[in-house]
Amino acid sequence: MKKVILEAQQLLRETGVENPRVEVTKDPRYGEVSSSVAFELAKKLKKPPLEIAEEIVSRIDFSRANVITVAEVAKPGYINFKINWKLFAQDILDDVLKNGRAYGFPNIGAGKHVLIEHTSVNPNKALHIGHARNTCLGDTLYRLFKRLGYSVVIANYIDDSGNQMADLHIAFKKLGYSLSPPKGERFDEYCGRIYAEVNKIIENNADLLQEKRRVIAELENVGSETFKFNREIVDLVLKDQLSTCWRLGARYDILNRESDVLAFNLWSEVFESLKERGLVYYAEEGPKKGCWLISLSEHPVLSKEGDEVLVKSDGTTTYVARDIAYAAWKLGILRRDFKYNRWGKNPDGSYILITEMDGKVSFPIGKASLVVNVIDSRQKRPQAIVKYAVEKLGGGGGSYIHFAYEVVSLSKRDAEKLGISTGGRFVQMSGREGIYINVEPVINLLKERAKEEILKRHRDWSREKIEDVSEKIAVATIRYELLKSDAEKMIIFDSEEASKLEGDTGPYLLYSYVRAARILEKASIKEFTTTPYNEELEEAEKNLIRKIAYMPLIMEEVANLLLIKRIASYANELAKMFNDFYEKCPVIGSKENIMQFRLALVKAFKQVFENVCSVLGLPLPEEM
RNA sequence: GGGCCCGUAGCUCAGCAUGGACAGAGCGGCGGCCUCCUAAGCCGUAGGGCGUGGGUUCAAGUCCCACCGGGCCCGCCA
Repeated sequence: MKKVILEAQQLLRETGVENPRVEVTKDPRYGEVSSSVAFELAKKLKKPPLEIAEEIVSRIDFSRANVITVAEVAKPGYINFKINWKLFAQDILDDVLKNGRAYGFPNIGAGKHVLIEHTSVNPNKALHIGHARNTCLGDTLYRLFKRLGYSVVIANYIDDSGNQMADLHIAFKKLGYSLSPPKGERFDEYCGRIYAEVNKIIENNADLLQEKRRVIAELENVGSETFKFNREIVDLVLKDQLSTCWRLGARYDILNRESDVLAFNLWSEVFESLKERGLVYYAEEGPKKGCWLISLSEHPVLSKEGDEVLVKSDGTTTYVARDIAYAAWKLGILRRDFKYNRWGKNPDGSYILITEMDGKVSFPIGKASLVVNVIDSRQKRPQAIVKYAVEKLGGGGGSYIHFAYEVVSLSKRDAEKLGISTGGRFVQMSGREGIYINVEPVINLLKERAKEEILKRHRDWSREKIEDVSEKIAVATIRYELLKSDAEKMIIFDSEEASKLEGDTGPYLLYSYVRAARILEKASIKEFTTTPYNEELEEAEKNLIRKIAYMPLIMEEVANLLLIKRIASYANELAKMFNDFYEKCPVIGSKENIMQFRLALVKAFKQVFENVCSVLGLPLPEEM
C-alpha cells in the first residue's frame, strides 16, 4: 500500500506539485489513494480547486505509472487514483505468502534496544482486572517491538517495602493468621483478602500502628528476621501472580525488587549526582525541615505544585526517590548495577532473573534508546518528576516514557454484587478497601461460557481438546477486551458484559480464523495461485486484500504512537472483511481458477491474521 | 486554588496525532438468512449531528479559547 502512495506522489511531483499529500481513502469509491493538493493550491493560485485538479490530472503521465492506472477528479477538487487490481492483488498476496510470519513487520527496530516495565503489582495481593490491563498493554508493546526487530527487555518492579507488606507481617505474626490459605484459595488471593481485613484493624489500633512503623523500619534492615520473612511472603505471592501473568500470555526477563534499589546503592549514586548538579537541597526550616527535596522551580508545570521530598527527615527515601534511581538505572547512566539469581522460567523456556544481594548472575541491560513504563495515569505527576530528574541527570540520550493508562473501575452492578452500594455509575477499585475483582475468576468464568458453546457443537470432543480450546478462547476474550479500548479512557468493567462471546469480542476474531482454517482443510485441491482469475475482482475480495495490504503501515504507526487499540481495531476489521468474503465468495466448489486464487487469499488472510494476533497475544485455536 | 484526562446513537465505544468527500461499529429493538466452506456468523431497518458557546479555516467531531458535567492527581504513602 505504501508503494501505491509513493507512486501517486511521484506522479504528482512530475506535474510540478511540491510535496504532494497523498493518503489512503476511507471509501474505495474514491479509488485507493487520493490527494487534496488542489485545495491547498487553490488559495495561492486563486483558482477554484476543481479547475486546478483537472489541470494536474491532465498533466499526469500514466505511461510512467506502474500499478496506478488512472486519476479522476471528484466533486470539490479531490484527485483520486485507481489501480490495476490484477497487479496489486498478486503483489500483495505474493508478499504475504513469501514473507509468512514476517509479513507486516517492517524491520524498523534493528540495532535498537527497548526496556519495558509493566505489571509491577504490589506483592501482597492477586492481580485484579485493572492490573491485567497493565500486563496486557505492556506485553503487547513487548510483542510489537520484538516483531519489529528491536531487542526488548521486560522488567517487573517488585515493591516489597513499605505499608502494604507491613500489614501482612502483622497479620501473620501478631494477629494469628495462618500462613497457609484455606483450601481452594490461592496464596495471592488470600493475602489480598486478609490485607483488606487487617488494614482496617490496624488503622484503629494505636499499638498495632506503632508495631507497623517498627516493621517498616525493620524491612530496610537487610538480613534481619523481618527482612527474610518478607522475602518469603513476597516470593510466594510472586509465584501466584506470575502464573496469572503467564496465563495471560506475558513473559518477563527481570524482577527488580524495590528494596534492592537501595541495597545495591543505586539510590546513593543518584543522590550524589543530584547533589553535584544542585538539583536537590536540604530544608533547614519550614514544614519540610530536615528533608531533602528536588527543586522543580524550573519546570513549567510541576513548579506550580511545589518541590518534592526525596529523603524524609528520618533519613529514609520516598517512593519517588527510589523510582528516580530505578529510572536512571534503566537508562543506563549509572555505574552500579544489580546482581541476580535465577528465579524461574517463563513458559517459553527463557529465564526470569530476580535481584539478590548475593546474586551470581549479571544482566547488563545496556543503553536503551527507549524506556517505556506502563503505569496507571494516577501516577502522572510522580512520573513527570522522575522524567524531569533523569533528564537533568543526562538521560543517556534515551527517552523515558510514561505509558499512562486509565484505571479499570467496577460497574454499579458488579459493585453491588460485592456488597458495595454506590450512587454513581461505577466505583473505583481499591485493594485496601477490598473493592476489586480478580482476573483469574473472570478468565475462569469466560472459560466456562466457552465450554458451554463448544459442547453445543462438538459433542465428540475429548476433554483435553475442550480444555485447550476453551482456555484459548477465554484468554483471547479478556485480552481483546482490555486492549481494544483507548488506554486513556477508563474501563467500567461489568462481568456480565465482559463475558459475552458475541459481537466485537475475542471470539469473533477467533471465529473468522477458524473459518479460514476449515476452508484450507476441506479444499479438495491444494494448488493455489496468487494470480487473479479476472481483471475485476469481487468487492469483498478487494476489501480483504486492501485490509491485508495496510498491515505494515499500521504496525509502524503503532510503534511510533503506542496506540495499541489501533492494532485491536485492525484485527477486528480484518475479521470483518474475511467474514464478508466468506459469505459472498464461495471457495470450495467454485471453478478451478477461481478456487485456486481464493485459496491463496484465504491462506494470506490466515497468515496475516496470525501475525496480528501474535502481537495482541490472542491464542488461536484451529477449531472452535 | 493548581495540574491532567474524559464527554459522539437507548447502552458500550471507534473516528480527533497529519482538519477534507454522506459521522461509524458492537449491544439492545424490529424484520430476514443454516439442502451451501462451523449461524460464536451474515443481511436489512429504525436511531445521533458529535456536552454548550465563541473563534481560526475554502473546510472542524477533529485545531484554539471559555464554560458546563464526570473522573484522577497535588502526603516527610507507595
